[in-house]
Amino acid sequence: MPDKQSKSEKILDAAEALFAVHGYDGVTMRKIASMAGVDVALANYHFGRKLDVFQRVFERRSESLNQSRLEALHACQASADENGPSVEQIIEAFLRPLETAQEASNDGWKNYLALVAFVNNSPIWGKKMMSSLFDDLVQVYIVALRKALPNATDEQLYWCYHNLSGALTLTFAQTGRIDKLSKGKCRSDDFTAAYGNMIPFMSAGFKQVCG
Amino acid sequence: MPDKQSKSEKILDAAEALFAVHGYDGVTMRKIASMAGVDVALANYHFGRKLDVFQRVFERRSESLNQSRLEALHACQASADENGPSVEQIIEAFLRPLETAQEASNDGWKNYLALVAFVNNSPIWGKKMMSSLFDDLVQVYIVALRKALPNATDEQLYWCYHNLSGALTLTFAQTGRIDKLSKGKCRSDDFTAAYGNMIPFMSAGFKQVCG
DNA sequence: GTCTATACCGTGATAGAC
DNA sequence: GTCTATCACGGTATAGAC
Repeated sequence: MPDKQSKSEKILDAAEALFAVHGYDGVTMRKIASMAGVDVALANYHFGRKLDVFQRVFERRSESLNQSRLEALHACQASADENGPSVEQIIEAFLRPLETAQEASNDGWKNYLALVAFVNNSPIWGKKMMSSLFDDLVQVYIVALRKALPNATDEQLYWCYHNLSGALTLTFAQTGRIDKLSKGKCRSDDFTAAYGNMIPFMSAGFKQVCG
Repeated sequence: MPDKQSKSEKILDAAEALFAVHGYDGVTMRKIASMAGVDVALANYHFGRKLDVFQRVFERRSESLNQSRLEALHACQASADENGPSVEQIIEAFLRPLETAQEASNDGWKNYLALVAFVNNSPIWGKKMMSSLFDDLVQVYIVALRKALPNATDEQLYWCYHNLSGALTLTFAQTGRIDKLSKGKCRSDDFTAAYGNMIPFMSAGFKQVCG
């Protein structure tokens, strides 16, 4: 085969790119197949219905992502004293693997995270799909944050996480709005700036509300 | 006519509710018409194409919303000393009119703001539609924040606003995810808690990054 | 097992008749 | 204002090639 990629991987990559931009209903099996350079029926053969393709794409990168975020947390916990890592260190561990993923030269991770933005903000998909793949990881981080913020109530921690999640997924979405609003001073694809501001911003927010 | 509402208002209300949940592509003119209890062609007759219906719905409430947010800013500026209002006061003026709208007994505003969440996070619609209706208002608030945070660079102000915007629109989306994540301790529709935490959280974030 | 071609049948947007 | 026809598109099943 001339390409390294198998056809079924091409189908998932195409689906990922299209779902990221157009959401579930804005994509057709025919467009996915066309972008992947394969016949319409092949996606169906490999992955079943359109809904199965969607879920398969959403799940494909989640394990490796959760893995690296868990490792980042363990690393900062290992180097901390008996009080555990600071809020900043925890937030940084939570966010840096995402910055790294978005900065990869390949567009796959960028597309995937834009899809996460779509799912997270969807009244249809948000609750079910985000929870099933990411809640376990988030709970581990909440435990770490509770230790760093001993006066916090659970309610405060979850609402603070909600704020972080919204800001983060808007960053994933890469809409270009900040480019326009700032008249070019900021760019949606400037991840260094996005995360460089997000980490101190979110840390201060958690400490203010939960302090 | 038995109902107070005109048919064309019913069409816009139905479209608003459906677009809020399903996004642009997840909604059909037939479903809008069916929910409004009118014939398919009537929506077309009143508002033109589906795209026009979408834009019409998005614009319908924007002016009154911008108006009340502008008034809230002017009110807190009027009661401030010559240094102008604090960051907290500005953020509060920006957010409280939204809380009030979401708390209205009628679902119209809730649906509208969920639609804003969809648009804000969409790579397709976000840049163009959010900018055309809301950037003028945001710039007025940025000016006020710049005065309250004289050491801030423009880049910092815009990235902080980006964080606020993401958290806010996730709150609009009403996905129910926080209900599940918190095992019922927090609820997506508990606006008092959402804004009560958001205002100090965001104020601290702005001050940390721009201080 | 992998893949293509094609067919089926429902649904959708929209224009034009009334 | 309303009803209906048109015509394109979409999900998916099937037949069979390689």
